[in-house]
Amino acid sequence: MNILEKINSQITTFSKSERKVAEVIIANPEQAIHSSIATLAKVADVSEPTVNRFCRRLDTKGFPDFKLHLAQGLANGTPYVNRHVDESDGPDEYCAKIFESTMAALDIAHRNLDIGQINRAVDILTQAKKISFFGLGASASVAQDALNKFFRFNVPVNCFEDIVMQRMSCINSTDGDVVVIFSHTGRTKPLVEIAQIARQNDATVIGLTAKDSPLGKECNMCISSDVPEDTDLYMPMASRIAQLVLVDILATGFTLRRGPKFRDNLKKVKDSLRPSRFEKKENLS
Amino acid sequence: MNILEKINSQITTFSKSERKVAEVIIANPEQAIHSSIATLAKVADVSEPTVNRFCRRLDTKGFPDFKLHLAQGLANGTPYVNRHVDESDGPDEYCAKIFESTMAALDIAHRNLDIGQINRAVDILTQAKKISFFGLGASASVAQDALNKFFRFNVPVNCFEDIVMQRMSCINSTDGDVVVIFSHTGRTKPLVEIAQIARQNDATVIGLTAKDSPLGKECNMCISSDVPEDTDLYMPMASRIAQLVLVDILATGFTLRRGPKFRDNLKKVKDSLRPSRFEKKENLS
DNA sequence: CTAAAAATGTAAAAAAATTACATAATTTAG
DNA sequence: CTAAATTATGTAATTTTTTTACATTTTTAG
Repeated sequence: MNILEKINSQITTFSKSERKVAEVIIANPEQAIHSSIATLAKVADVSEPTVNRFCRRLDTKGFPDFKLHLAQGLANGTPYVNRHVDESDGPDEYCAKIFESTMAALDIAHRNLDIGQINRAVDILTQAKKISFFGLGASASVAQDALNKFFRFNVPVNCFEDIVMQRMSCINSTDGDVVVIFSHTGRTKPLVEIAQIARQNDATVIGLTAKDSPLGKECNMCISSDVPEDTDLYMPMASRIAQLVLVDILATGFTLRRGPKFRDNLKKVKDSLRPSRFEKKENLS
Repeated sequence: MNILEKINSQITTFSKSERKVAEVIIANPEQAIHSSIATLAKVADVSEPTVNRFCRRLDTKGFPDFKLHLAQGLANGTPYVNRHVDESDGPDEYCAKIFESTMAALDIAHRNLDIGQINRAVDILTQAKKISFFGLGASASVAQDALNKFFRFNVPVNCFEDIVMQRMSCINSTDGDVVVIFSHTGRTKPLVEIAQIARQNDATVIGLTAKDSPLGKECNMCISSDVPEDTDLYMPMASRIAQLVLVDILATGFTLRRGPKFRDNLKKVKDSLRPSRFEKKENLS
């Protein structure tokens, strides 16, 4: 794990002085790796041994070793720390923060992902007679995206934004049908209800939602991204991105399960778009 | 440039002893970053100042600084490479690959992002009388997602998946209207046409698309993510994720521009959902 | 072959990091 | 609420590491 993330995740376990050190480092890791222990101690307003203890607590051999780890973390593209957008941020800053926190969220989602569940979900999907994707609000576009992928697989699929249509569709479902429901919180009442209806009609319900949520409990199986709630601007952000990546994963799993011949089919679907597009210019140089 | 490459490229200019140092480092850079100058000097069979001079010659401040650079170079050696999903991959592998390549794509998008363009786009959006979001295929769900964010801002917004509706909407547009068009390739003919129509009717057209594409050229301004085309499974994957993050960024920019009072409004929108949700259980432990 | 220049090493100085221990702050048990 | 115990933090000394200054050796040019 990136040492910066490690600092962030353990920051609550630190003592007051250690936290000061952590904050200084997080605020400017670039500077930290070019400072001596004395400088850093002064900036953080603590003693040098405190900085040293801080380093040891993070399972490094000492300050120089810590700097090495930090340097590697920084080099790895991005110090994706969950930094929150601030009122005073300029465009540079909020862009960086949004990219970084999105990547951090994906990293968390990856770590928490139960691969066994993915595999089982792929099983279920490949055997489905019909697949329905439902979501509301921000999750509605995730459902639509899922539709855009799975319709290519030559399986009957559908996707409704309208809760009434969703209900009717679920009432009509039968054994062998699969209903995939997207909801970050898992607490949206109408979706919990359609999960119940679908199950009562023998459909298999897969929830891309929080594990212990009301919706999660109604589903036959549940794939959870465990990405923390987006609180920044009262809008879903990283959570729906994580859901989309899960859609990609399910679609990929589906494709691989079907073998190489199936992939040729996908190519055909894609190639069918060509007439509606302008030709790509080849290098004429 | 990676410092290891630099050593390699300059090795001919080194003196005999310096070359010994270089060889020891190249042979085992991992070990080098965990050695003291004394150890390294002994292994290379040279004196300590020679090692120091070697470091300086490579434009570093000294031995510790050199190790920092080396550490970064090593970390950069295994960045998240765009690893492609392979026929024989098990669930562990394809999950990891998809997460990693998505993150790599976001990293690229971030690096290539023209922040000035973002800022100008935010300008335009905050001053819009009406905002329309259009996309087709996978980009349709991106457009829908954008709608889901921007409708909260109390600006007239719309979003159609239907190309005919898109056309009609553009024909009706006037000065002060903003049309945002999503297309990864920028070569989808109908979208290029609606961009033309919109501009002929004095709307401002923002393209989230490739810079030099036919669509890009028709737009008043163009925000490009420069994420490489997804070739894995003939389906759009990372590219649309990058677009969504750009949507987040524009929405965030919009919000920040409007100031703190505006954020209270957003909170209200979010809170309005509460009655439709099951209560979140508080810790009862 | 000799003188100058360059390269390398030795040893001392400086800087940095670490340790041992003392003091202060906080928590816990009574 | 107080006193003991624990934990956290800092001071100062020690050790390690790096750097500098300078001496010696090696190389090169005439």
